[in-house]
This record gives sequence, structure tokens and C-alpha cells, in this order.
Amino acid sequence: MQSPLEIAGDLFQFSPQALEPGEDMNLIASPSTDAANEDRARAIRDRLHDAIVDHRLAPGTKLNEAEVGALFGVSRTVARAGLQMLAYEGLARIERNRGAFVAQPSPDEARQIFEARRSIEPGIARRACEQLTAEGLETIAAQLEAEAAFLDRRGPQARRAEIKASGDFHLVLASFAGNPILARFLAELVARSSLVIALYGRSGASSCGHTHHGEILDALKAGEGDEAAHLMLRHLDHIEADLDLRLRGGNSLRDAVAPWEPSVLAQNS
Amino acid sequence: MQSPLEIAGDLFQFSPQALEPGEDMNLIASPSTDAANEDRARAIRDRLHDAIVDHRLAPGTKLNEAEVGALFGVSRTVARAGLQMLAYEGLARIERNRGAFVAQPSPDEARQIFEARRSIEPGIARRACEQLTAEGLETIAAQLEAEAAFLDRRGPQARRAEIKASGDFHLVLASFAGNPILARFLAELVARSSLVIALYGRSGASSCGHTHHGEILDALKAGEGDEAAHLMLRHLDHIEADLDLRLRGGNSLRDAVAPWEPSVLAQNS
DNA sequence: CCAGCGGAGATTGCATACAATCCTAGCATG
DNA sequence: CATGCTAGGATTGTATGCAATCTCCGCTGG
Repeated sequence: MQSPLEIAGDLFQFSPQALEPGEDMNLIASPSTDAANEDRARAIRDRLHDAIVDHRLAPGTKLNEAEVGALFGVSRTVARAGLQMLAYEGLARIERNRGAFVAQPSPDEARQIFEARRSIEPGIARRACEQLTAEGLETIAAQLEAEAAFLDRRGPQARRAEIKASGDFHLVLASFAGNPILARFLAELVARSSLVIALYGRSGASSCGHTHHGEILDALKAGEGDEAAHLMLRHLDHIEADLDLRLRGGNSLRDAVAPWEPSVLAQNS
Repeated sequence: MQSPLEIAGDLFQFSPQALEPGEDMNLIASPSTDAANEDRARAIRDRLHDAIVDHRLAPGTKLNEAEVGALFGVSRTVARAGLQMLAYEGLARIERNRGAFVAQPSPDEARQIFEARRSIEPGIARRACEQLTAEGLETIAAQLEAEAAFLDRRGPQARRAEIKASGDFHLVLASFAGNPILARFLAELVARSSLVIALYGRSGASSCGHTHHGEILDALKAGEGDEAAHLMLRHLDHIEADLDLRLRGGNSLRDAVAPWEPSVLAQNS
């Protein structure tokens, strides 16, 4: 029997970007950076992050410390650190004495995620518009093309790549707003949105999303920040409207009885 | 020689809330929650978090794993996990093979922090206004009184408590906006703001801040969400205007030469 | 047939040990 | 005096071991 992790692990091996048309303009990524230089926990987090965002790891999947460690050739200590990072970003949930699982955002959480995006992303679009250079516009346009390239393809691989590219559009845009902190918040929200879509997505909203992205880019080109912000808001509304957030029968009883969302507000002492 | 950590540790001992007038309505806090129930890493994070926000731990302070572990009676493993949490929230910075330090936000980061707050906090105020109940208003009013109580006192202890209470006002308000995710973002920003004030704060802006808080509460009482949002924006502008963000001579050459802000955008793979 | 129980196996929580790296101080050398 | 070099100690990075907890499955008794 092959574990879900190994399946996702396979995809790690023959580099997924081999099938990505325009993978190299992915600015958010650390191109040749020393990112994985010698931070193995972060490398694990990055791989799992991508696997989750790509829907190669389904919500609820158990992330076994020993297994993760074995997959990446490190001890449980390092694997654990990577999993804790994921948990902090809301992509995984760690239950004491039970381990880590890919997060399963509740409908409520899903609404919160999109509300948060509506709160910050129009402002990001507006600011990006103000500070955007010619090359910045090119970068965004390139990202859009990469996205488009996947629309014409068939198969689950292309679908996954399309979802990721669609999210990356938002991240690339945010990277030009000149505020790394907001960009990080958005990165978290986009990643979690991917989980939400995996759980509650209905149609291929992505295609509509792509046209929206094109319109936003046009507004940016025209230097119309307010219009870009407005379009972004509409775009987010549209994505959320395409979700089916009715509480469907939970898979496990444990989850149904779980007291609340795992202590999101228990922040301060 | 007594280490900075021990000094802060002393304050841990004779519970600082002993001198807080209205400490028990601190809703963000987990009152009797099982928070520290059996998550010792989180407990450490909470204590250090408070110590940093209270300015008991100065920016740049070394956070030695062994020392932290000894202070809390746990092994380095657990201490390390707590420090990693702090790092993820931007309250600490971890350098490979060098360890953890209380973060020292650069002027640029400081601007980003306040820009981010301006991005999300007016919306929070507006939403809180919509959803606010009578008891919610009371809770906020109580927080405001607690804040006021510190204004009349002298001494560094009261000053610290005042700063913390001032931040808590924003957090309590956010807790009524019905979006734990945004509340968590804001909690991070408020905590980092405290660091910024420690580094670049000029006057006792807090007193002005308190009158602003009062005006915001009035707007909330009147149900005028837009006014509350506007006041919030002005309030944030005011706080930031009271900072001296001129690049003052860096303490250490190492920091001055440090390549960039430690990989905030190196998020995705 | 089903609820209750118990023990084996699996998995996590944590402490500790060792290796790798860094920092410091002292000495030598120009 | 300034610079370079080299132990030695201190600190972090990682693996591993053990105890605590959970999960699962078969058993018993009703």
C-alpha cells in the first residue's frame, strides 16, 4: 500500500516544473536563492506547501513525522519543525499526541479567509498599480500567460498547475505592492484558499478567474488603481460565490465533535 | 551578572497582572483556558511574547535556547519550538548557527507594519461596529478604563502596562469583528508595533492615543462604523507620525551589512 | 449481536547526546 | 600597533532513545 505522502513524494522527484511552461518567472519563488541552502525544515515546509496548494495532498491527510522525515532523508526533529511551520500558516493542524494533518478549513473559516482577502487585496492592487514599473507589468503579464497555457491542457496535472498559477498571479501582483508583510499575509490566505477550493470548489471557476486576471492587468496597465482594486474585489466575490459552503456531512465524527476551530484567538497570554 | 532574560524572568514570577487594574477582562487572553494546559512551547512563546510587548525584553536581546529552557524548566527542544513560534510572528529573528534574538524592525519594516495596519484595521473597526453587542461595548469600555488607570501612574512598570493595554485595546476591538484570521494578523502587527515603538518611539504618544481610543469607542457606541474606521485611520497615522524613523547609526556592523530583511518573501518554493 | 475491556503496536512529546559551527581570546608576526 | 592565526569554549543543528499517549483489534460477557 502506498501512502498519500509517497504519491505526493513521487511528484517531488521528477521536478514538476518540468511541465510548467513559464516556470522561471515565478518571482515569488526564490530563484537560485540559498533558500534551501541549508534550512532543511524550510525545504520540507516548501515542498509540502506546494503539494498542498497543488492539491496533491488532500485536506485531512495525515502527515506522519517519521514518514515525512524518511521522505526527505532527515530525522523526525527536522520533519517536525517543518510541520510546525505549516501549522502556523494554517495549512496543517497539529493535535496533541495525534500528529499533523493537512488542514480542512470549515465553511466558517473559508468565509473568513475570503473576507480577509477582500480586506487587504484591493489595497494591494491599488498600491501595486502606483509602484508598478514596466518590467513589473511584464512579469505579471508573463504570469498570466503561464496561467493561460494550462487552460488549454487536459488532465489533472494541468488542472493542478492551473490552480497554482492562478494563485501565483495574486502573489506576483502582491510582490509589487512594496509591502512584504502584507505579501506574506496574502500568501497565507492564497494557500488556504487553495484548500478551500479543494474542499468546496464547484466548477472550473478558474477559467472565469483567468479573464478576471486579464481585466485586472489591463487596469494596471492603464494606471487605474481604483479600477484595479474594484476588479479585484469583484474577482474575489466571484471566486467565493462559486463555492458550495453548505456544511456537508463531515467525514469523521471526531471532527464533528471537535470543540471549535483549534484556538486561533488564544494568542496572547 | 544577571542576564536580560533573568530580569524579564523575574517579572514572570510575581505575576505582573497583580498590578493590572482590570486584567481579568482581557478577552484576547485565554482566561482560565487550557491554553498552557499542556503545550509548554506555546506557554514559553506566550511569556516571551508578553515580555517583548511589555518592553521587558529589548530589541536585539539574545534568546539563548539553553537559558530559555532552564528558565521554564524544559529542555532545549521545547524552548526551541517556542522561539520558532516567535520568529514566525516576526517578534524574533533566528539566524542559522547563531540563534534567536528579539527582532529589531528596520525603519522600512516599521513603515510596512503601519501600512499593513492602515490596510486592515479600519475595516476591522467597521465590521466590529456592525456586530457589536451591548456587552461587547462594555468590554471595550472596560479595556479603555484599564488603559486610563495606567496613565495616572508613574514609573516604568506603569508605562509598560500602559503600552500593553494600549495595544490590547486594538486587539479587543478586533476580537469583535468576527474574523479570527484578521484578528491574528492584527495581533502580530500590534506586537511588532510595540517593538517599533521601543526602537523609534519619541514622546508619550500613548496619552494622545488614549483620547483617540475614547473617540473611537464613542463612534462605536453611536453605531457609526465609517466614522470609527476613519478615526482608526487617523489614530494610526498619529502613532506613526510620532516615530522617529530616521536611520540611526546601527548598533552593529553585522546588522548594517546584513543582506536583506531575513527572507520575508521567500515563501513559496 | 453488541457493548465493554485490555493489550500490542504505532506515534508523538520530550530529553539527551553528539557533531557542526561560531565566537573569543590569546599569541605570534609583520 | 595592527593583522592573521589557532585552540578552547560556547551555542546551535540534528539524530536518537525512552516514556506517555493514542489507535486498533480481538476477546469476553451479557
